[in-house]
Amino acid sequence: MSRKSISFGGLSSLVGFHLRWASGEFALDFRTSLEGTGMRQVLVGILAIVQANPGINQGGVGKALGIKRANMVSLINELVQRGAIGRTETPQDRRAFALKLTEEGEALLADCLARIAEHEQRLLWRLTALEQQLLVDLLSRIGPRPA
Amino acid sequence: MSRKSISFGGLSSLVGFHLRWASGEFALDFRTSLEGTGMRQVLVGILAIVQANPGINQGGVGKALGIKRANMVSLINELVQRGAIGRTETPQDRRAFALKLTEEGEALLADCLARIAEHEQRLLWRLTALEQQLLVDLLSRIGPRPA
DNA sequence: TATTGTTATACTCTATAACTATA
DNA sequence: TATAGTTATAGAGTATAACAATA
Repeated sequence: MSRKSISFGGLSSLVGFHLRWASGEFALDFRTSLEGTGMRQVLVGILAIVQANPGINQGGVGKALGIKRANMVSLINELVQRGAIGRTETPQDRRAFALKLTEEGEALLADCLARIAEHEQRLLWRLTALEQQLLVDLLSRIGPRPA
Repeated sequence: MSRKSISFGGLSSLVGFHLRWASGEFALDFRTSLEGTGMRQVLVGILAIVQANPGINQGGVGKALGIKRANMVSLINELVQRGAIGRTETPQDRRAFALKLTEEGEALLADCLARIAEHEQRLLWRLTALEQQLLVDLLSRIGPRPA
């Protein structure tokens, strides 16, 4: 029982503060919505990128999602060992592997995306479909001025 | 030199994906904008909460920012040792400490907030003031249905 | 009994540097 | 010489459990 609610001071006018908070809420609910699948935000991201770009290599996936090469290794291994991603050597560049989803990976991604759709609407129920679209538009326009 | 740009597949329609990405952009630029001050997002958050609620205790700050009691200890210690926060015993509850900003802490927070204002406009230059306000409004309406 | 601050600890994420094999 | 994948490692951030002092 708190006697008076606390104030957020200068934080409440900062876009970054609200962004950080909303992102945290999403991450939290995302976790519980994928509970039991053994999947995490990054792993779903990787599956989606590989599905949309079959034959892509690790570096390409990491570049798209902002993950360092070194950190991609265990993530891809995790998905390969799980049978969600297939890794085949390519004759053009024998350093790299061509990645693609297995049937199991396709099914897994579909299951995740269905859960995620529910999860998103659970958090966005106060926004109309138009407002949700507007939010995506505003968010996608965030970023520093190109040099 | 990539021959064709990659696709984000099912991710591009997910609010959570754009949220995560935008939040990451903010976190990154935040860091560089506070470079040299030795401050981080959490520490600025704590200073702002203490300033707006003088006399608050560690638990209260943590509750406001979603930080566990155990993790507050070293954070508060860091700010006290730095001379930004004063910790005084209170007669009402001898378990807790009343926190408030020192003069040095006020100056530090002011400096950080000035840098943060620049940082925000650097990332939000594509949005009008009205759109920035709209974004905050949309973000603050995110969250699960109350039970 | 419940709460405040605390210690210890573990797990995830992220970042860097250095190695190998190919290009 | 540059790039793809890899290893090892270190630093944040975050989570739990348990304890002392106080309420």
